[in-house]
Amino acid sequence: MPRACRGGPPWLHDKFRCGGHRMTIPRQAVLDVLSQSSGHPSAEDIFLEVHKVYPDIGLTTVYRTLELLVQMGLAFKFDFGDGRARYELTEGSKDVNHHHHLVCKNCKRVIDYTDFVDDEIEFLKRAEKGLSEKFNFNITGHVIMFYGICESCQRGTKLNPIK
Amino acid sequence: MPRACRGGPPWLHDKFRCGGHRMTIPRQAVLDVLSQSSGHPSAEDIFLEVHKVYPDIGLTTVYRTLELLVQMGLAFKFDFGDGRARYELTEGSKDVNHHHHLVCKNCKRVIDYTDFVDDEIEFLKRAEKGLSEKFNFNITGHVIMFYGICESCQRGTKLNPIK
DNA sequence: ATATCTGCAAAGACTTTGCATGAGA
DNA sequence: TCTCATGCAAAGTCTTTGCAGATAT
Repeated sequence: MPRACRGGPPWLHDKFRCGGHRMTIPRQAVLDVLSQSSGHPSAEDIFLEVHKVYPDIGLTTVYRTLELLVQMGLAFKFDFGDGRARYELTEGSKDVNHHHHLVCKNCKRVIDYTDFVDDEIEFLKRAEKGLSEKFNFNITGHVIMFYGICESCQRGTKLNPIK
Repeated sequence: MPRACRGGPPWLHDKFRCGGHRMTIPRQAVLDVLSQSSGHPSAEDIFLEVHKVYPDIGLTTVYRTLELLVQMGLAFKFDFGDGRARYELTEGSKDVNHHHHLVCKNCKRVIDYTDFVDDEIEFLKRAEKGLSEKFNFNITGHVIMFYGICESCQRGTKLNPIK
């Protein structure tokens, strides 16, 4: 049974301990990659990065760690429509914090943006409050994404699908 | 090569023809199910429904039709985090039109809501305009989702995961 | 000391593809 | 008639699971 969990500072070891989880090399490695990364790595991206330093860490463990992070609320899991899940630390990754995504439907490239946040916060605050009350929903997060065609795909459509 | 496509009324046959596509029984059947449905059916949900009336229509065709609809902009494809894609007509399905989703992270049930739309439209309009200009992105759509724990899962957590 | 974690291999789930047959215009 | 669409089976991807050995505390 997980031991009692005090709030404490947000050090990751602590956060892990709080759920009765252990901080191990593989988990540390995944966290390192995730916090170095400023993009939206997939499980395999992370695995490959981890693999450079710790060739013995398996993809399975990466998946398991990511699931754990998402469950603990330390990471977000996104689907940008390219068939694989992508991950991002909840906060503190690189420098950018609260941001949203602009996804090209053609090449699947993703732009992070931090603009219009004030505007957005206003709207979100009202919406979250209203929805919580109306549906008795305990709201813990949100996703805002815009879809469209990016600049380079507008020029030569279908030229550069990343996939 | 697809023939020239005039705008025309939004009848689905026409829309299909516009891309050089044919309107067939299977496609009609998928559209029927989709427009009857007020939920967020997966490809298999749709297949099962179609199958009741046309037992010979295969799952593959359903997938292919759905892809086509998404491509033509007649349907949205969503990922609510339960491992399968879910589909919804862009407009006209049942009654509800512009709406967004409230997803329970535990049981994965989805509530559609149409509240706060005015508020939202304001924010979206500004954001879309700003983002288009800043990133030279041709924005065609957006997704807004709220996550949390639904009423019944708050009472007896983990009791009723739908999966 | 012992409950948790890990890696490997295998299984699982959803989705896509190849190809010969069938159907719309 | 001729191109496009369909169904089946097989393949493909990403992700999860089972289990014996390794590890954190």
